[in-house]
Amino acid sequence: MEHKMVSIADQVFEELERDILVGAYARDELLTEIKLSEKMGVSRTPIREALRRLDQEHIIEITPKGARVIGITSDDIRDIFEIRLRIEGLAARWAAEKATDEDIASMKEVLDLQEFYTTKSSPEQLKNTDSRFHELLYAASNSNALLDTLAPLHRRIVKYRRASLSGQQRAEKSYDEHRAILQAVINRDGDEAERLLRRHIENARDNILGREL
Amino acid sequence: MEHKMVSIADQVFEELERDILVGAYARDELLTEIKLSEKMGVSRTPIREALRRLDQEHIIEITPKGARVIGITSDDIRDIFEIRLRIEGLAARWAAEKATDEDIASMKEVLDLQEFYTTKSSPEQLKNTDSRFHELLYAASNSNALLDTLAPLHRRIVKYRRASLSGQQRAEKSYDEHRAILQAVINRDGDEAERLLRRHIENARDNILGREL
DNA sequence: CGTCATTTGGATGTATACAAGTATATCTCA
DNA sequence: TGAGATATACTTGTATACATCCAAATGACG
Repeated sequence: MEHKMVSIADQVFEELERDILVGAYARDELLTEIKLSEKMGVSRTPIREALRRLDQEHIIEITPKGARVIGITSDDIRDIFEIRLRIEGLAARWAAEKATDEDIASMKEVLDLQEFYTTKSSPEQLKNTDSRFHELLYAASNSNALLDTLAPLHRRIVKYRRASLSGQQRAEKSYDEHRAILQAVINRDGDEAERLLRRHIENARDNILGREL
Repeated sequence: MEHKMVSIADQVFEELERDILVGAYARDELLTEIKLSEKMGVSRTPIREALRRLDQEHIIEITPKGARVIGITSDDIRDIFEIRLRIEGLAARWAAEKATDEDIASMKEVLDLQEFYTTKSSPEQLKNTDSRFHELLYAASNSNALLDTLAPLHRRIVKYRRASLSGQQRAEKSYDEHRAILQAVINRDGDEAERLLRRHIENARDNILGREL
C-alpha cells in the first residue's frame, strides 16, 4: 500500500483511543496535557492534537480543567448496533457492485489469516483481522461517506468485539459468516451480501449484548 | 444552554469548513498553514488544529506539501442521502420516545423562526434554521452515537441545502414537513415520526438531486 | 471566628523557534 | 550546451515560551 507518515501525534492518538475504549481510564477522569506529555515523553503539541481528535469523536470532552474521559456506555453499544443494522448492509451491497479484484484479494487474505487465528484461539489477533475485514469491506463499497460513517462506529466497540471473539463458538461462526459475505461479493449478488451482513450484525449484537448486559 | 468557549481554532475550523463545503476552494488546491495564518492574522497553531480536524472528517487531506482540498462530490451527496434515508428515521423515532419538554420547546421555537424566514424568503437564514431543527431532533433522540453519525452527514450538504431552500415552493413544503414531524414527536408516535422523516429526506433528495445533477 | 479579598497554582490557548525532509532552482564543470 | 551535484526555499512536525483564565487555598480584617 502507501507508506503513510506516522507522526508522534498519530501514535499518541491511537494509544489514547485504545486505552480509553478498553476502559483503562475511569469515566470522568481528567487527563491533563502536561501529565500525558510527561508520561509519554513527548511535548504538549502532539498530545494536544490527539486530544482534539478524540474530542471531535466525543470520546473525551475538553474542558478548561482538562480532558474529561467519556468513553462509551452500554447504551452507546446498543445504539451503534441499531445504526449498523440499518446501514452496514449498504456497504455489503455496494461492495458487491463495485469491489475491485484487489479489494477481493485483500479480503481473501484477511480471511485466511482469520481462519488461522480462529484455530489458534488468539482473541487479540482475531479482533484485528475482524476489524480489517470490515474496514476492507467499507473501502470496497467505494463510498467515502459510508466509510467515514461506519469506521468510527466499528472502532468504538473494539473492547466488546474482543470479548465476543474470545468465545470459540462465536469466533468460528463469525469466520463462516465472513466467508459467506465475501462469496456473495464475489458473485456480485448485492441482495445476498446485504442480507448476510445484516444477519452477521444481528448475531454479533446478540452475542455481545447477551454476554455483557 | 452552556457557555462554550469559542477559541480561535474553533472559529478557523468553522470558517474553513464552510468555505470548503460551499466550494470557495478548488478541489486539489493546496492550503499551507503559513499562508492561512497570514491570511487570517493568527499563528499556525490554531490553523493546524483546524486543519487536523478537517482532515479527520476527510474534507481535506494533509500531505507533506500542504493540506489538499477534497471537499465533496455529487457522488458523496447521493451516498449521504442514501445513508440518511436509512438512519435518520431512527432519530425521529427515538425523539418521539425520549424527547423532553425542553427539546420540544426548542424545536417549536426554531420552527416559528423558520416560518418567519420562509415568508421572508431568506435562504441563508432558512438554511440555518433547517440545520438547527435537524440537529435539535438528533439531540432529542438522546443517542450520542446517532448524533455523532448524523450531524457530520448533515453538515456536509450545507451548500446544497441552501440552494434547495432558495426555491419558495420547496421552502414552504420543507416547513410543513418539519411541522408534521414535530407533531408526531409531540404525539409520541414513533412510527409516524419515522415515516414522515423518511418522506422528508426523500423529498429533499429529489429536490436537490433533480436540481443539481 | 467568620467572611471577603488576594494570591497562587495549574490548566488550556496561542505564538514562535527549531528540526527535518523534499522538490526545485541554480551553479559548476565537462 | 547539457548534466549532475549542490544549494535553496518551501513544507510540515515538534518543542517551548508566554498569555489568560479560573478555582481553590490563603491571609487579612472586622
